[in-house]
Amino acid sequence: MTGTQDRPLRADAARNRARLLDAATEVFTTRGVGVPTEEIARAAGVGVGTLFRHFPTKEALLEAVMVRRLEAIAAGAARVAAESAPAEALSACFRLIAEQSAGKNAFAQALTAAGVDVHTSLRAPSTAIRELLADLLRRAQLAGTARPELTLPELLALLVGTTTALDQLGPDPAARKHVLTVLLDGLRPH
Amino acid sequence: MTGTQDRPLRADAARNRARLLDAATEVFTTRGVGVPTEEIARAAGVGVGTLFRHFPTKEALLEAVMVRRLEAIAAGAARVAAESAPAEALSACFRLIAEQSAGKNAFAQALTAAGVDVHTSLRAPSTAIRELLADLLRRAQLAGTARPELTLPELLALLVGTTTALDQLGPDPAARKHVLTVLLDGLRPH
DNA sequence: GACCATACGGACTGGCCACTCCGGTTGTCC
DNA sequence: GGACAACCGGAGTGGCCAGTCCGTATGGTC
Repeated sequence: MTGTQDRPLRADAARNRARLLDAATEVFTTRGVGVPTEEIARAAGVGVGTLFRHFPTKEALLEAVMVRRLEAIAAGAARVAAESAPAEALSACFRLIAEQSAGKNAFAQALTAAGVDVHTSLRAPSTAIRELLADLLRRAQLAGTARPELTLPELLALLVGTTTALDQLGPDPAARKHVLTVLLDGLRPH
Repeated sequence: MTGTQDRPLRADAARNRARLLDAATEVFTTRGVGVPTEEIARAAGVGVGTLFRHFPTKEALLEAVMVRRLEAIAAGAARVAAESAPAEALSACFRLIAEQSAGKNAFAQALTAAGVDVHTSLRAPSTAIRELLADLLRRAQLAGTARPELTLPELLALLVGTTTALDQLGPDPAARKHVLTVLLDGLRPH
């Protein structure tokens, strides 16, 4: 869909595309989604024309950034899930995803708010995460380490909420740990 | 600061001001902060000129809406705090504030993102809430109903996070209850 | 090293939106 | 009920920003 492998892409083109993606990730996360596209182009050392050739729309750029993020998170979560003891896998993943999503919340909000609901390209990685969590939740509930009444949508909402809470806090590790502890303990039964 | 009581305000002017505030609250909450000012004026049955005479800036309007919200929340929270048993007051307030703030999160984000950090007029009601919560937290910790290591900033972050989580969810009361339970139980010791 | 497709840069355009301005209206006070 | 100030409406203005266009540069291939 993104045309990444239609035809090999010339060397400089590929380089610029990567730079744009990196710059966009950086700028969007630190300064919000409202920044003019020109700023991103400049940060990437590229003209706006180049930006819009690679990403037909600002929204498309946002989407590409999100996809990369989500894929990375999904991969990391899958790895952690595989490595953890079944009873702890949910907690471990929850923690990982919450930490990794720092500052990326605004993206999702901007995307869902400004466009049609989550675009097709986002669907794949996000359902991957969703399915992983659904699985982990089910197992944790069977193992008795998660509240039995909790549903997947609720878990996801809590995840987003946690991200927001962490964003609210500074980088102080103690505070972040406390907040995460509240959430992770809250997920456990009674 | 807002010039509400400098001089008595003519009857129609006062009426329009109130209508604008109501319309803005409604429109901002349901359709986001991005809506053109003209929409708000129309929703209030008023011209844009009138809007900008009462609120010199879109941001000022947003601010006024926030102030009203915060004051209402602060008042409600104070009442609930006074009526509840000391051990339960924190939970009760937490729940109340989280529920009442539904959808209003975006405001605060827009304000802090787009302007200088929280404006002077917001400071009063928001510190009122902050102080109330600080007090309740301290008491709950003494009573052993809140984790002793929790600090005020962490509690506030959790509050914002909870609001986000609730916004994420639909209006389904069961789901909202589950999410709140996770949080409230998480706040308790061990 | 020459040729051509592919890619680049950035001035330019069109639309949107916050905010202004002024001729008309309406409340208020005597 | 008349006179004056306070207030209203909404067309108009300026600035900002996403997205286009075309003359120029550059990588790939023979």
